[in-house]
Amino acid sequence: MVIEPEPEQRTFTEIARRQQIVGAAIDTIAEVGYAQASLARIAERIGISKGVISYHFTGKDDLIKQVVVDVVEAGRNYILPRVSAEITGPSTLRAYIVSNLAFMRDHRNYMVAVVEILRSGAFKTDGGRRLDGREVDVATRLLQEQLARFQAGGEFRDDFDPSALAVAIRAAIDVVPHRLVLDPDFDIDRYAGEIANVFDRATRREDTP
Amino acid sequence: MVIEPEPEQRTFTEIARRQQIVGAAIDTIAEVGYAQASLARIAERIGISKGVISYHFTGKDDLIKQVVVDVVEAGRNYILPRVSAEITGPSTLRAYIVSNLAFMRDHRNYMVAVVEILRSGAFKTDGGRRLDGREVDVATRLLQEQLARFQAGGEFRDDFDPSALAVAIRAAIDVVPHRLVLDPDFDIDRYAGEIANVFDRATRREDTP
DNA sequence: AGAGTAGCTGGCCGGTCGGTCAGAACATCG
DNA sequence: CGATGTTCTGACCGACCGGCCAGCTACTCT
Repeated sequence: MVIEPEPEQRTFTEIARRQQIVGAAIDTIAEVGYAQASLARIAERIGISKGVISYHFTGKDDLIKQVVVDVVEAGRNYILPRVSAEITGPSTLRAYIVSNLAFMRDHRNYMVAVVEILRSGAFKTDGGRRLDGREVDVATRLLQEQLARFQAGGEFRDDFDPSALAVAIRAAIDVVPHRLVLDPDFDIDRYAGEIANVFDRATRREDTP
Repeated sequence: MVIEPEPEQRTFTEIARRQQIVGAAIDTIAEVGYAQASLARIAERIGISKGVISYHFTGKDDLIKQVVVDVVEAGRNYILPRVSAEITGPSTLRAYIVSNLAFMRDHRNYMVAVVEILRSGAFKTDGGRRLDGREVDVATRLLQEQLARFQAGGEFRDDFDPSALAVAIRAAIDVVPHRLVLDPDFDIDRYAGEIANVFDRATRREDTP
């Protein structure tokens, strides 16, 4: 386990540059896809030499990891309080779906970039091995556990499989960046409402209409 | 529009070679991902020089197109009769979901490869331009039309958006190849049943339990 | 002024890619 | 045995990749 350098050791300039580069990486990946997002292209976008990226990051892996970390943190900061504010199972589930998609609506490039990265299999751990299995899919696992908890508490019907439902809900959410690429006029808010209804009907007990 | 050469002009050897190469491409893409599936690697799998691929196909684009065409045709041949055999809206929807996933279960590499290709944006038309918009998503559009038809016919509830539901259903289906990569023990049949229930509950009229 | 440091440039390296090509290998027929 | 057409090999090409580094610039400190 390598210890990260103290944040205090980072120059003001360096912090700004790193953020600028991460932003350029996000926009470039979102625009041309991960496969075509070379260091040269990312550097070109902000008018710097690609050597600068090597100077501020240990390599492309390091840059990509920072992109994912930044986006995931921003997403969690947005979604978590909105979900936690709800109390009942159905309202929590709806808040989860709606806030996930609202974040995507307001940060399209963020999500497109991260989805591009994750599906390209380019995201690696510190050790260099590729993330796989349950590691990548923390979001699906957490959702599954939440569903199971509410189900055990009697707030949801008891004849669905939380695992399968979690996969389907995440799939319905994660497909949106791709859908945005296919159809720039895709109405996220409308979709969010419809999907929330779908999974609400699928989980709601018959005696709680 | 370029006319394909007559099939009769293809040697017996050539037909066999082309199929062998397409098969090797499918397995290679499914195994190492599209980005790492170079012509050299595909050729190596069947112990030939990569020049052979250039000899039988005009280029990598041509080979990839053939892969997609072959798999889509196989999938349609499997799914279409099973869906057409059903009569009511709910049973048709269930047959659609179950047969889609059954085909994936029996042809994992086929589906993994095609999903890899489509999401990598490498699939091109004859004209060379990338497929986008509604072109790629024929499957989603057809499903949407089918849903709308049954909805108009009163077999489904009338307060859901066929467009949004079609996107969600296709997402729940198309995520499976990726899920298989994450978890080799993923139970497709169980998932198929659960998802069919989810979307059945989301579309079924209250007065038809 | 001189020394030191952070930040950056631009060219170079080894490697992989898709694609090309001269010619070998092979089967078939006169 | 040639002659001919098909199939294949292996070397090679130019392009692009991530990474590397000598050296330039600009700023700070003594």
